[in-house]
Amino acid sequence: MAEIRTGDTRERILDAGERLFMAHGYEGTSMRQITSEAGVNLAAVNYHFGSKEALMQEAFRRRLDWLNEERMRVLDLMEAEADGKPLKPSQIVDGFFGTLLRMAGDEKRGGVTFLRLLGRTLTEPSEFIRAFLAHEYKEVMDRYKEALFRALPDVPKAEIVWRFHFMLGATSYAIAGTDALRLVTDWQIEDEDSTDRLDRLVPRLMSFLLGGLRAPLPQFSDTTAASN
Amino acid sequence: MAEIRTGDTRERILDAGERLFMAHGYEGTSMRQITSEAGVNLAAVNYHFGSKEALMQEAFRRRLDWLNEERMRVLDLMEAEADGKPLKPSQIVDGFFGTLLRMAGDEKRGGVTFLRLLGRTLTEPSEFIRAFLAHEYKEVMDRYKEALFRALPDVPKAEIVWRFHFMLGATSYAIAGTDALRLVTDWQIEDEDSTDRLDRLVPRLMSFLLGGLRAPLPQFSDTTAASN
DNA sequence: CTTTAATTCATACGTTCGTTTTAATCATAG
DNA sequence: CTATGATTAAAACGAACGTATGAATTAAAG
Repeated sequence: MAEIRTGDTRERILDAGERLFMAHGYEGTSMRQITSEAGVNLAAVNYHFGSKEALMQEAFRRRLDWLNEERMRVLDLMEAEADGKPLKPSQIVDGFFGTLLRMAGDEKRGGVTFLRLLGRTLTEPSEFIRAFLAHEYKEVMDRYKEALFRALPDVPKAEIVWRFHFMLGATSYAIAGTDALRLVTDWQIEDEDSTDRLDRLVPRLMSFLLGGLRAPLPQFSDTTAASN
Repeated sequence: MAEIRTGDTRERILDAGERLFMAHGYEGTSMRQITSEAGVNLAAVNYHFGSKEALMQEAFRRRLDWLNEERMRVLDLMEAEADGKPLKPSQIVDGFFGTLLRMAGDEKRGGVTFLRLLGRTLTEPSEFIRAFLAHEYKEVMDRYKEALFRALPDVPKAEIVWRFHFMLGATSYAIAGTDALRLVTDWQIEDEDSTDRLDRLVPRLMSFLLGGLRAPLPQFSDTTAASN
């Protein structure tokens, strides 16, 4: 005893929760759905995690910890190679968003299921989720933000922050909507099967993000200019 | 009798529902919260709308009907002036996304509250919401999609559809996140008060969207090319 | 006025929610 | 073996949910 007994009940619950939260949202998923799908007793969630909220947080933590460490690792590597010189915007965008998207192909890291969950949850109204994600994301966000400031010294910082914002939104949608938004818009991408789709999504999204990031600066109608 | 008695109870419920659905999501908002905030009896929602789902749909319809009619009107006008020639991409983007964003300044049309609700709901997991929005959006989507095809004849249609997709995501986030994503990312836009923020958001987002829309086409690693 | 339909109200229904409790089962150490 | 702690299981808890009912109230018509 006293050893960390990593029974598979925990993992089964996390897997079921991840998939159901992705499909129906946090409020729309009940503990009975989760435990039923996981094939475990109802009380198991509270025993292993303490509460439904704690389960949601743990479901994110086991994926985000790896993702953000990987993002840090990639950034460290690129900056070491750059030897003090600013990175290229394309490198930074790929380090942040490319690393995320490549998770989708790694079933061991949650695959597309987690990515869709993340995409949807970034607009999730629940207070505790937003607060949790803010804490989890703060460190890596600041690092990449700084890298972008150095890479684009002529672009006002406020503008860069906004465009990072926009890039997050486009990426979130691209992920969450791989089959959700198609329902909303009733679009159909012809000539592509589902295996192709993800491989092609990455370069498509990267082109779009970089185009937006490097777009000409906006002209405001009034006279006040944004500071740098 | 027999006249359409447009009492203010209906409107009070719609206003309260719009705000609460925006703040806490559909599943996270109860009928008791809504009726309490509206200052009406609990049974009033089922009397006036029939069900909670029907209330949600009506809350969207009263805003989306105007928005999509306005989008159609603007597109008709531009195409009439173009006299058969293709529109400029910037015109099309402004007609679709600019019209949406300008709603935020019109309190009579729901203002920022509705825009945030819409932004969040586009990723809402609930099936009936997505199905409803798909129906409401289909017509205007197809029109703008066609306009973009004509404006960008050299860009593969599949690419345009994806980029429309990305633009929707960026816009949705920009709206929903005007104070929600700031919590997630812990970013602070200095040097701007809240009245400025919205006025400047429009040109900022437009620059980004157009930069992404007109970005160089992605290079796929395999040989198969997307059709036109 | 009276009549009639529309609306509001208080209240209750049956269900489902997240959580807790208590007992049963399992695994391991001595 | 017995003893001990970890895990699973069945059952119940009170609270909150969306909805339905029937009476009270309001407003307009004749």
